[in-house]
Amino acid sequence: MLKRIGTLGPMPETRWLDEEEQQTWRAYIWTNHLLWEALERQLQRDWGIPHAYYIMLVCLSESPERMMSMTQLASVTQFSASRLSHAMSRLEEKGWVRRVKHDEDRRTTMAQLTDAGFEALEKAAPGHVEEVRRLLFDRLSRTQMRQLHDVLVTVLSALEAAEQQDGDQAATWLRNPSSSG
Amino acid sequence: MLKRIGTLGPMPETRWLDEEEQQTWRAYIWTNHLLWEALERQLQRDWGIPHAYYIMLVCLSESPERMMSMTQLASVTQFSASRLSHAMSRLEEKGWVRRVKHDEDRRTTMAQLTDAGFEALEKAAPGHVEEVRRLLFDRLSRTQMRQLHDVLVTVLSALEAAEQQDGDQAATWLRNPSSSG
DNA sequence: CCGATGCGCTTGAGCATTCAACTACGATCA
DNA sequence: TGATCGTAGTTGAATGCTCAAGCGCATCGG
Repeated sequence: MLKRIGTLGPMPETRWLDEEEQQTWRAYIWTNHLLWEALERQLQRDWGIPHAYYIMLVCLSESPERMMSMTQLASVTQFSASRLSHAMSRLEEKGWVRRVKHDEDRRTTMAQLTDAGFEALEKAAPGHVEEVRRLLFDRLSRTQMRQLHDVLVTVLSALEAAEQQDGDQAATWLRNPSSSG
Repeated sequence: MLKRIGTLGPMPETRWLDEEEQQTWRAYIWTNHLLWEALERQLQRDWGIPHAYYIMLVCLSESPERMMSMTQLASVTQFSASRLSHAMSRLEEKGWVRRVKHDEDRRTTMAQLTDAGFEALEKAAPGHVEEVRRLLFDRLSRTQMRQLHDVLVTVLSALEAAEQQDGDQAATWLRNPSSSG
């Protein structure tokens, strides 16, 4: 009967994955691995950047004046501040991006896509999209694609909620340090 | 009318992603990013290893005598020989794995899970599985999970075929060097 | 039996990322 | 005004990965 309360116990029995879940999980890992490697390789080979950098360029290109603060960019890409800073330095060396100090709040740095960066992105996009299409969408029927979309959105909203909650917990812990005083 | 022949032309028009595809793709990137980060962080925090190393340990644990040649392991994990070699060195330092020279073919090295490695894996597995369940399977109905599984298998088989084909092309190019002689 | 070719694996350099400081600026409140 | 705290971003060390080169063993053709 104790098993009934499951995760409430101090050392609950592990809820192992059943056969179907196991297969799904391994298919997920494997698919993701192959798909991601292929995309990374293509971008690295043709344009000398990892996919993460491509995302940064896309985000900037879609922003007014092709410009965002580092913090905003970190937020939309979900990268750490440090990762972003290092990445910006690399992209700056390539001349695809520049840092501009904000006038009013002199702490914030604006990341801006240069003209050269925009052109590079325009040239890189077709090959990348073609690869995504070839490896993923060309293989799926519309129905399958919509199923995938719905599943992803379901998982995603849960993940975002979980992250939000983690954030709240951290904030709560900061606001209410009852354990230390 | 020329647009009709699409990819047959030398510089075909880019087949951009339509709205639904775009949304699906971004949901995919985003979901994957959050899910993967969470898993990596959990394994790194609790056990000091990346997910890739966990996979290696699992593969070894499921193999007879908890042992495979480096090449076999590289094949089932789909890691490069180099990546595997570096990873083995790290896991060796932790005492979770050992290298054993093969007697008959002295080129091949056998990778073996040590008892300590097996114990570590046994301890790490519940937390990892719990995380996978919490972040993914707990959010999905059986129907959704099966849809996801089917979509993944579809994409996966295509990816494997593509890779096979790339391999064949390379092999063909090697076997039939008509361009150089 | 020996030279050429191929296989299995390792190595080292270079890049991306993380984590933990750290700097510099801004806001708040006494 | 100035101490304190929070915010924005950078830096450097450590780790993991890729790519290219290399080393030793096996195999095959003469």
